[in-house]
Amino acid sequence: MYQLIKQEGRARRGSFEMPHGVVQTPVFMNVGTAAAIKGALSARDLKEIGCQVELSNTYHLHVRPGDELIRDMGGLHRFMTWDGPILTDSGGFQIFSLAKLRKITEEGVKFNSHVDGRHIFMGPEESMRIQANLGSDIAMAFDECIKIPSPREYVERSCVRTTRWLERCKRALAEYNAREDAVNPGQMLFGINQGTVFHDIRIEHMKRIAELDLPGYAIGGLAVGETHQEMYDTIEAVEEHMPKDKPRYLMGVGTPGNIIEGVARGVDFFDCVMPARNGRHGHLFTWGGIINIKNEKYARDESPIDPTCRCPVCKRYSRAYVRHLFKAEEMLSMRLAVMHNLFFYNELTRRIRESLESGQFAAFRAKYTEILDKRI
RNA sequence: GGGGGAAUUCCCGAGUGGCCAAAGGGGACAGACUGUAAAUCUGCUGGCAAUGCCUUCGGUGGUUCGAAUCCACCUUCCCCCA
Repeated sequence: MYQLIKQEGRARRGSFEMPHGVVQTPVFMNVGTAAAIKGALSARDLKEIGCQVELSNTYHLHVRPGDELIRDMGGLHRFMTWDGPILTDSGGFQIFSLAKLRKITEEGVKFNSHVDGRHIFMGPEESMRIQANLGSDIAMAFDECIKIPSPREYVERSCVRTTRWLERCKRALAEYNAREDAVNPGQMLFGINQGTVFHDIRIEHMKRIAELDLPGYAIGGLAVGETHQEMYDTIEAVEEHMPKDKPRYLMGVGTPGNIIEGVARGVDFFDCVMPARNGRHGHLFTWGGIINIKNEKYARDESPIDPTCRCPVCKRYSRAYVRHLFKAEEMLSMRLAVMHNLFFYNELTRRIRESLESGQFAAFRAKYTEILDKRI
């Protein structure tokens, strides 16, 4: 159940209730694709860095260790010892990211497993069955994330198919979760809007999927090659047609600036691999911009990654030390970097919420949107 | 004391007459990354007034139109026999 607490322009401060807890929005969901945050973070670490929602992936967990195994182990929450809300992505993004290893038909998608090459078929029913086995709080619809640019005709046909898939998702998930042995009977389904950067297709698609009256809706297929302006314009166009009484999730986005701009356009949920992946590669977010800790200029820098940051890493370690860990390829380098970056993202959304509560979001946006994405 | 081998750019190491500023690694330096096939990938690594020129393959001298590459001597290191 979504509750709007306060609004400033289109930006919304709210809360959303799920089986494993209430989240305060806008929220950043921390990505742990294979039931682990890359960079050696545990579920316990997630608590420490302010994570509200963990995100895992249907396709990856189906391939390994297998969703039935996880169901038999008591569901994903118990398996990974995370008792907060979990959102599972449907495998739809893998249609995009594993493009060379798959084939799409009306029924669904044939993948060649990225692990051992074996044939895997996933359609709406399979994706829902897997997500029901995982027992996440939010199951995402099985959609096609279309590459940009794509021909208009293809985008139209794909979106119509994604709508048909969504109807099948809704039916299938309801069936699985009505069973007596359902892992998480309160599991919810979010629909996903597609249409690349064609506003009219996006809007038409949004109207169709809104008719299914799902607990939440996502905008997918953005930040895959279009410009920031195209992305922002597309969000604005679609947002007007999204239900006001339900959360909006902008999938896979993005940079700190993207998140602020997303909030400004009415988005409530975000997720992105960037803080974890870029962190592992030495790029650290700070309130003054992005630094590459591997740069020589930090070799003798005694200050923390961000002097204003309250994260467990900044409380303790110098840039010089973190840089050394990276240069020496110590595992600890990634762990510290990812902890800092995820803390930063969770803190970013916390401060966005705070600014909305005090009616200062516009000022916050003006101050930070540009600077946070800049390399220093 | 006798015999054999080796010295290449920041490091290791290929190259044994022109196609060599010199393969390939490593390191160093820098960049990319947006619902994670990503602890990955890319660039760069003698100097310069730079479609060319200069310096560099242990040192000095020589052979040659031309030398990292051939010859002589020197220096240093390694191995074997006494």
